[in-house]
Amino acid sequence: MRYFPTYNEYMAKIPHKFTPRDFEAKWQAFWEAHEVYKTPLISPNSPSSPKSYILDMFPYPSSAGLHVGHPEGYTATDIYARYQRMKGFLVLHPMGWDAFGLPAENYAIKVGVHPAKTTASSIATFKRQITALGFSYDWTKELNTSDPVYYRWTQYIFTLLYQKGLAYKKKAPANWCEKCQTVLANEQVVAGKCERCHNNVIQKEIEQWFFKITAFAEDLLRDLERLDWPESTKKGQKNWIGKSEGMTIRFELQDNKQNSADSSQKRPKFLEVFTTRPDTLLGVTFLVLAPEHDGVLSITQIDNKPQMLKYQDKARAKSELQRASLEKDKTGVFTGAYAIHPLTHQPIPIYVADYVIMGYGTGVVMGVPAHDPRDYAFAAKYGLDILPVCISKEAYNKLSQEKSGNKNSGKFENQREIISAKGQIQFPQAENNNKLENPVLIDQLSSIGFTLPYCGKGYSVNCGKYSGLNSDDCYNKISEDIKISQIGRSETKYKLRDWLISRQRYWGAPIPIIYCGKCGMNLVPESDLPVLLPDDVDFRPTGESPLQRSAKFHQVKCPKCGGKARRESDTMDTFVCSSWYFIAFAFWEQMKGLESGIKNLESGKNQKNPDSKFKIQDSENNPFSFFSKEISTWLPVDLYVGGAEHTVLHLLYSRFITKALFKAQIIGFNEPFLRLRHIGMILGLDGQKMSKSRGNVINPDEIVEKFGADTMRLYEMFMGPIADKKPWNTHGVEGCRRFLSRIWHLFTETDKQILDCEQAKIWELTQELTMAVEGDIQELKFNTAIAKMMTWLNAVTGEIPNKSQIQNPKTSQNSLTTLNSLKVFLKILAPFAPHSAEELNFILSDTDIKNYKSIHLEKWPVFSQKADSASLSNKIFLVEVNGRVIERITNYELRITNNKDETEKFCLNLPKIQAKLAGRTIKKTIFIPNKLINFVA
RNA sequence: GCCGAAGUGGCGGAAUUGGUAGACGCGCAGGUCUCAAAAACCUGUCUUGCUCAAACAAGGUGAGGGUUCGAGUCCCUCCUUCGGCACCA
Repeated sequence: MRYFPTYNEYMAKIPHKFTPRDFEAKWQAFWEAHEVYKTPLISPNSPSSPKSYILDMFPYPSSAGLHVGHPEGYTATDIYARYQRMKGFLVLHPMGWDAFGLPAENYAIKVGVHPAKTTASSIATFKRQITALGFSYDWTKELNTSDPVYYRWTQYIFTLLYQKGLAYKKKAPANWCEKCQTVLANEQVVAGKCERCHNNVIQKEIEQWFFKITAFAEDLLRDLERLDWPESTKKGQKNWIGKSEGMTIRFELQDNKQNSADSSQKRPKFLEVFTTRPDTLLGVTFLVLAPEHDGVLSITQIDNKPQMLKYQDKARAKSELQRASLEKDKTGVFTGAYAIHPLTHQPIPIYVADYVIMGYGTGVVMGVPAHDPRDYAFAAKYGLDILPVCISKEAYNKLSQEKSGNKNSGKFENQREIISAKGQIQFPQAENNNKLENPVLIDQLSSIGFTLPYCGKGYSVNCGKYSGLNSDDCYNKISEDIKISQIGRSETKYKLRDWLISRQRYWGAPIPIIYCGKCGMNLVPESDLPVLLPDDVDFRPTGESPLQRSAKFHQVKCPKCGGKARRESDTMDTFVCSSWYFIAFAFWEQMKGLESGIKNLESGKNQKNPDSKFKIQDSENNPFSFFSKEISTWLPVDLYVGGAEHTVLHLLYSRFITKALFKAQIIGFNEPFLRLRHIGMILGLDGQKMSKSRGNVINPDEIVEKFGADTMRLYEMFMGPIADKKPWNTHGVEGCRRFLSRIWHLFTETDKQILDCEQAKIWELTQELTMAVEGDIQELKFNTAIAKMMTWLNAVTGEIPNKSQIQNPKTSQNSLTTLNSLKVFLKILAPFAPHSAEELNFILSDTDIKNYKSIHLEKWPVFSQKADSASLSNKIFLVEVNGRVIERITNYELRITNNKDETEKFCLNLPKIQAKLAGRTIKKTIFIPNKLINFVA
């Protein structure tokens, strides 16, 4: 026979003080033992239960351990996940590790320990710290991107993209250090020098792997519309994709006989430019090629060759960052060659300048100095002609007036005019004439205060038959003419460039490719995946890809002919690993069960699991199809929370991989994250970004140790809106601890007689609180939700009577007892402070721990009667005169707030209102039922 | 330079989306308890004026203008701070 202590006996045992450390670990163990947060299995007979996939951006497990910034997002999703479970949703809320990457490798190089080891210990630390905060993750889903069981499928995705023509290899410039003989990431280039040896970093063309994300540019742009994401993030993605619509226009080269600097190469007959402003075509006075343009040398005239070669070398030596940072200082070299303007047929000089980038458009730009600041700066520096062909509406009107005033010669439009910076150039824009009449000159423009360059739209001038048109009409007219004469076409360009995924590094997923002298480049057969990272590698950087130094890894047989072959030695960008992990969570515990680990994989043969239909040798069978039911059940992610620093790359890459898998009909959804919210950074006490060097880092372990996990959680949520950045304040933490402590005392020190007593007011407050908190949780406004709970506590504390004050204690069975109110409150508190709510609920439940049911498995409170009518009685009705509040009355006093006439009568009788209105006549009365009445006098 | 977010007490921040500005917390001040302190609890706390005080009145959300019966909230101009992109033709 078990002994069950009575409620009062329990009360006697409760520690008088609130000491969360006494019970937090206990409940964490309880939750784990009872699988309280286990992801529900999807059952075919309950298809109506709605699912909710709530995901954090998984962390990179650094050796520094958890940072106070991490728990901010994790607490937010945890509250939301717990709330969703209480609302009856099937919830998937997993956690994993973004374990590959450069920092681990660099750290490993520094301390001489293998990155697998350092990563494993970092993960252990992270997991311990995360667990201490009592998050409701289902740890059976835990995944690690550096686990072969995981990266096998990263490699599978590579294979798939390769087969679909979305992965390809090409030469691309990379930061290269000659002395270290290695490729450097942008972060490793400090002021143009290698951070290790301080040698100059140059741009070197290297064969690298790319994913063809540009194939999805339009989809990636269009589908943003239907996502519930912060507008700023959407905008960031839009800008990154950088769609612009314009025209590609052909400029014939002037025939220069055999003067080409490089006669070995065929000289192009024409150059194509891309422009978004074809309406300024007549303002073109030169062309500019990017230094890397492959036509540069064949176009350059012999006399200009030495200078050109020097310039190309110089451009190559500049990193992209440097090139950008040089900003406005334009440099360039004349090729000596000329192109023919497609409309005027006049020769225009061709230059090479590094302000033109090869990677965008055609690598050739039409120079319109009057209407582009860069072209203007370039023209000014090299003395090129500047021809205004578009002026603002105001300038146009002014000139019109001047003309008609001076010459009395009618309208400004239909003129055929020309202008030159120096008054020398003559463009035959007039069809039958070499000269135009009445050119609009720069002097004229400056006299009316119109300055160049002018980039806006307006009206065309000096444009022959196009003069006088507004910019849009001019665009259309020129566009039409160009298309008819077949010298150009409409085109859409994107800034987005293909995703470079090659890394000449060790700590990443190997790219599953084999090169054979006979058969060329081949995929590793799917049955041979994963291509395991060798552990006999000296991963320290010495020049080549580290994997090349592992003979075991490097030398293989060709999968086709069986001859000698070598493996691809580059690894994949870690962003590849993190761009599908949200899918893996859907089936990960099953996956881990099926693939019984690294040992089998390393033996070279993948062991079949006899109990499963899932055979990883089978190329038709991959987890995406084998677990398609799990994937289609859980995905896409319903709420995704993480830092704003991933605004562009991670989110865009994940969207791309999702779309690629969707297009390959491997998954049934084409957007991974339906709702996205960011978390703001937590700053140090000094309001600065936390960093070791500043010494202002707050360690979450210390906070948990000192105040308990629930206080930590509450404080991080109470600081402010999750998206804002906000400074840490230790006094604020104490305030949250005090709040929990006050709850503790309310629950443990209130007499049982009082608890059993009916308290309608407390019940009403609790009912209002429930609805208010629920609304806030849905919008992730946890700061105000907590504030409302504090307000509730203040009010309830005031409502609890002393024992002596109770005249006739009604120990009713009515639901309106204080005890019931408190129990409801605990459910509201539970998502925020899960340990304290659990402990207090346990105490109130008056049961043995063996029979105890966790509060986190309870349903969110619902009320039989609505609180509306009750709360209305407390609502304040405003009486205003001329929009100023004069009197506040409760609806209870007024009773009739939805009737205008009666309310008006009542309010006009109020003494204060009469005083205000004395001697005035009411012009107007504004009445809003249940809110206010305003007398305008 | 372009794009984005934001400016509210001594501080972090609220404000039903056009309707009581400053909720809630911190800090500070006063008090209760105590030999004392800490803790805990209670009270007060935008500014100014008149006041012992209460009450009352006026002003007040970066600056200036506008719309409105009514603006922290909407519109225009400007200033400041932070974040992202950066020669994208």
